[in-house]
Parts: sequence; structure tokens; C-alpha cells
Amino acid sequence: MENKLPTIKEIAKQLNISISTVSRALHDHPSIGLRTKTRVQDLARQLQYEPNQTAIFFQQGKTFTIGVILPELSEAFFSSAISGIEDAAHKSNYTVLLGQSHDIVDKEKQLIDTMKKHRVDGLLISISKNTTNYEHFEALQRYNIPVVFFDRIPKIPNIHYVACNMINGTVQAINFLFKKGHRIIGMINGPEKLPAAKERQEGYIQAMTKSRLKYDPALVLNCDLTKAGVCTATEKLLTGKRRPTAIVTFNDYVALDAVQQAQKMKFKINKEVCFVSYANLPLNNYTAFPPLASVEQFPYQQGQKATETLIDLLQQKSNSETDAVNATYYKIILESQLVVHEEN
Amino acid sequence: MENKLPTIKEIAKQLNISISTVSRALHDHPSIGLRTKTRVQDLARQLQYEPNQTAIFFQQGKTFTIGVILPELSEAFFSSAISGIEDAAHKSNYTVLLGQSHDIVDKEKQLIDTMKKHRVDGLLISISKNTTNYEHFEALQRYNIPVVFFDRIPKIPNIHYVACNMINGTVQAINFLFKKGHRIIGMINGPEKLPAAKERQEGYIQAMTKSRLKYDPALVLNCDLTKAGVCTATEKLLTGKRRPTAIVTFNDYVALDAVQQAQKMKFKINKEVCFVSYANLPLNNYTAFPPLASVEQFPYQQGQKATETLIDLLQQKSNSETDAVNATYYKIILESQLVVHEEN
DNA sequence: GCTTGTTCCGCAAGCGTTTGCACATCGATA
DNA sequence: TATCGATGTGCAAACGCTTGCGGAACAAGC
Repeated sequence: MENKLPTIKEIAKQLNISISTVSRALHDHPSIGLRTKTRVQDLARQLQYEPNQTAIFFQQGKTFTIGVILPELSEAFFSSAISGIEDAAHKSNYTVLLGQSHDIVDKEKQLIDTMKKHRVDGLLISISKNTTNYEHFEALQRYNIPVVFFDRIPKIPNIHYVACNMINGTVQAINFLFKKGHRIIGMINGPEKLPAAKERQEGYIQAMTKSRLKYDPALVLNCDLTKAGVCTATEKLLTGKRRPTAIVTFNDYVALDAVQQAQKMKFKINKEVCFVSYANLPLNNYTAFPPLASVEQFPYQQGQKATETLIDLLQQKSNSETDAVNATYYKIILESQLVVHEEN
Repeated sequence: MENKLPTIKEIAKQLNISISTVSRALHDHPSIGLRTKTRVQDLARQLQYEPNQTAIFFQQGKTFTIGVILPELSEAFFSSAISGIEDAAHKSNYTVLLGQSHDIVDKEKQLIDTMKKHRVDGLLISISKNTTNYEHFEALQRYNIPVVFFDRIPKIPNIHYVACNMINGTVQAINFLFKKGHRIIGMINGPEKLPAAKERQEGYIQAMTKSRLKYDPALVLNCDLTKAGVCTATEKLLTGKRRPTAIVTFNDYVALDAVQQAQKMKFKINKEVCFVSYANLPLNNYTAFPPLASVEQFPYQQGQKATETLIDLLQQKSNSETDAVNATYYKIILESQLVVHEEN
């Protein structure tokens, strides 16, 4: 029951050599003779020696850890993203330190602090939707710890980020509906201030004008994404002057709520009104009236890509000791993509 | 652009006092005079001093980090669990180091190694379903790093774990169906070797015998949880000699697949055959024929509880330096609970 | 005046590792 | 024989922080 873990010092003592020799032997340093090298390695194995990473972290000023801060781990989008992050990190021998903000700004700040204290090498952040002040992010720059934002991105200059272009997917969605003969197309969007909502609206406008349908603001409704909000919006659209025959909804859950509301109003789904949405969650395979199509945002890939660029950044940093204020900022945009569901 | 972060040494130099005084001043040590204490604290603030945690981790041999290893981050159950874990950890000022095994034994081993190297204070593990050899877990004991298993628990003695008792929930499910008049009740279970499946079956048998219904093994089918497997099982049950009027399924997804298959076979759902399942996922609110009821397993709470007991363990450990081989092993069982869905 | 007790502070060791540099040994070369 | 590369090894500093212990300075008590 030797409680103390073996150290190189211990090995050195037993072999009557210096600790530096042991260290080098364990690292296959060329200047160590074969004899001693094998002696050291054998004893190390026998003692089940494992280097104390905390000492190494400390000594090297590097932890091979990347911090991840996101709003809600249990949300499908983020749990896919974190999965991609973990996989990518693991591939490059990095480890993931995790924190969720629950969309609370204070907790977000706390987490950044914790991460800073833990001396993470870099940070991956998807910001809380209530964050309006970005000082705590800018502070990170001064600490020289690289950040890559993803999905939810603050409106500040000179940052790295990975995001998914919703405009393109939205255009695809509208075109899809247009080809099916729809001419009056509504949209139940998210909260106005949400960037994700703005992009969807922009795509909507682009596609509508390009299709020579006029853009009618009355057909685009913002809502708070609660069930009640969605129902209200649905009702408003379906009882409005120009009743849409198709509705694009902010995400799959909104679509489901909207479908329910439409049914309650005795509309025949897919006959009198049909839906298209975002996210493409697996549950679409099971619901009674899934949206006809859904815009996939590739959360796993976003997480993966964000991690890869962060690790890139870290490697650049350690290579160029010159610290050549490498003022290139990665702005990586994945394209969203419309997935049309089987029509059965 | 001072790249170097301030250290206590820096503060000491500027104030012309020793670093030990600075250290103590920053910790409000009683033996430091008020004057110097405030001087130090002021300068620290001004310099935006932050202690280097890696140095502290190293020095104290403690990282305030707990490692979490689970099979799949993007699965609803685990993402809820990790959410509970993170919340509980954060409350006690611990941070979460994350890894997913993807149910691959080798990756699980690797992760344990990484965690060990990172000198996590403790470990939370839900084992890969392919893990049959438990040596790598037992090795942890020798390193004196406490482990709390949750949900998926290895069959080895003397471990701490948190789990959810599925027997009780299953009994509730069967009783629920019994009260509704069902007398022939089938079960589409998971893979035979899966402990979760065994428990469900045990609950099934208990409830059936207690209700004076005889236990008919032909009514309990194992499947591999793929869509095809579920369909086969469903078909077999519904064309069998004793056709069940109700079926308990391994989880909500299985229920949905089974419902689809039953419909394909022209059975009227909820009339000729109805379903009860496990997990109680939110998607049940949206599907055409959700199970009548679902056994909730409280993943968030399981994660939370596991984290709390782990932290308990850690505190005991640091308190009793006596290392009084505290041979009490926590075996915490949460009760699952049947949630009956609105009948509308 | 001497002892005793406070109050405040510094010295230095130690945590485990890496690494620049110096040094010893030795066979080979001039 | 003196010089010189190799080749192999050790010394010691450094990373930033905590903490046991010793000690200076000063006031109070006898």
C-alpha cells in the first residue's frame, strides 16, 4: 500500500543516477546511452511510474486543455456540438473542460474566470443569449488566451469564429416551397434580437425577392419560442389577410407546436398548410406531421471545426515565439443545408 | 503588451517585502498586519494579479477537477446527466473534465489514462456497453482516486455507484396497465446482456406474478434496439399465439418504432394495442401516438447525485488523513417513476 | 534591567519536471 | 604526447506557490 506515487527522483535514487538522466532517458533523448536508457525504462515500468502531469503543466505553462462554455448541455444542438468538440480535441490529445452558462450572464463570467484560473490553453464559446456586454471576452485577449466562438457569436471585431450560414439554407427552403407551388409563405421566427433570427429573416427576404414574390412583412412573425408564443403566431398567420399555404418555422420544436395549433384550428396539415423548419432533429422521423423539410445546421461539424481551428491557433502560437501579432482572424462559415424528408 | 502575467514575486519586489508575506496577505492570514495586507491587496488588484492555478494544483496535489467518462454525449440521457453533473460540480467549485467513449473499450481505457494523468481528484463513469473486463477500473483504486459509477455500472464488488431502480418503475407500469384492464402484456426489451434490460425483465416478472398473471416468457422479447430489430419483435408479438393488448418497450424510441410497425400491421393504436415505455423524452408531447405512460429515470438527478457523493468522498479523504480505509461503499438508488401522459 | 509575550514578517524548503550548460571519459587523430 | 570530437552524465536553475519555523521589534510585567 505504498501511497506515494513514484517520481523520477525515486527512480534516480534506486539506479544511482541523476534525475536529469532519468528524465532524458524516459524521453528517448539521444544523448543518453542505450544501457542506462533501458535500465531506466525498465524500472519505470516496474514501478508503474507515471509522470505527474500537474508538474509538467506547471513547468511548461501549458495544460493541453481547452475550455468549452456553452449555454445548455442538455439541448440537442449543443450536446451534438460538444460531442464533435470532444472527438476533435481527443484526436489532438487535448482534453475538454466543460461549463454551461444556462444563459446566465453572471455564470458565463464566472466560468470564464474559472477557465482562466485553470489555465486552459484555449477557449471555445457559444455565448449566452442574454449577453450584451462583451468586456469579459475582450479581457481574454489581454491574457493571450485564444478564443474561437461558435454558433452564438458576439458582435465584436477581431475574433475567430465558426458559424453556420442560415441564409443559404433558408433560401433553399423557400425555393423548395416555391417549386411545390407555394406563393404565400409565412415565417415564424425567433426573438427579433437573436442573430439566428435575423439571418433567417434575411434569407427569407432574399429568396422571396429573387423569386419575384413580394416581401410582405406581415408574413414574418417573431416569437419568444414558448409554446404559447408559437400558438399565437400561428393563429395570427393563419387568420391573417393573406393566409400562407406554407410556413417556415424557427426550428423543429416550433414546427411541432405550430402544427398542433393549426390542427386545433382545423387546418389540414400538408394540404391546406405545410411546414418547413430548421435543425432536422431525429424526432422528425416519428411525429405525425413532421415538417416537409428541415434545414440542417451540422452542430457536430461546427463543434469539430471550431476545435480544429482553435488547436491550429494554439500551434501557431507555440511555433511563432516571435508573437507576430498574427492579425488574421478565422471566420469559418459552414453552409446549412435543406434536408427533404421522405414523402410517404 | 506586458506578456508576462504578474506573480506574487512581482508584487513582493514592488513592495519590497517577501513573497511569503504577499502570499499570506492575499489569503487574509491573521499574522499579517493590516497595513501591509491592504497594500498587498491593492497592488494585486491594480496589477490584476491572478494566482496561477497550475502552480497551486501542483503544489497541493489537488486539481479541483472531476473527470467524467460516458459513452455518448449526444444521447439525450447522457446530455441531461452531464448537465446535472456540471451544475453540481460548479456548485462546489469543481470543474468537469470530459470524455466520451463511444462505447469503445479502448477509448475508455485511454480516457481513464488521460484523466489519471491530468490528476483529476475523482472520476464519474458510466461504462461502455462493450466493457466486460474491469481491470482498468480496478487499477484506479490503487491510484487512490475515487470513482463513482452511474447508470451503467460494472459488476465488481466494492464500488460506489448511483443508479436508478428500474424494477419499481416497471412494476408501476405493469400495474398501470393492469388497472386499465390489460391481462396479456408483452415486452420489447433491449439486448439480453444489458443490465438495464435484465432489470426491466425482473420488474416485469415481479409485477406479473404479483398480479396473479402468469409469466409467459414468449411475451418478453429481446432486441438490438435497431429499427429493424424492433419491427421484428413487434411483429412477432402481435402475431403470436397469445397476442398482447399492451406492450412495454425498452425506451421511447423503441415505442415509436413499435407503434409504426403496429400501424403498418393495421392495428389500431390505443384500441387494440397500446404502449408504455421508458425515458419520458419531451418528444412524447409531439408524436401522433405517444406511449400512454413512460418510466422516468431522472438522468439529471442521477448525474447530480453522483457528483455530490463523489465530492463527499473527496472531502472525507482530505479530512481523514488517517486514511482509515473507510470501507463504506455508497450504493445510491434513485427510484424510477411512471409518468402517465395526459389522455386527450 | 531582565524576562515574557505579542505582533508581524522573512527564510528556505519543497512540490516534480525540464533543460542549458559544464564536465568526464575515451578512442582516434595529428 | 597533446588535441579533439564524440558520447554519456550530472548540476542547478527555473516554473509559482504554500507553510513551518525562526526571529526581529516592541510593549508590558516583574
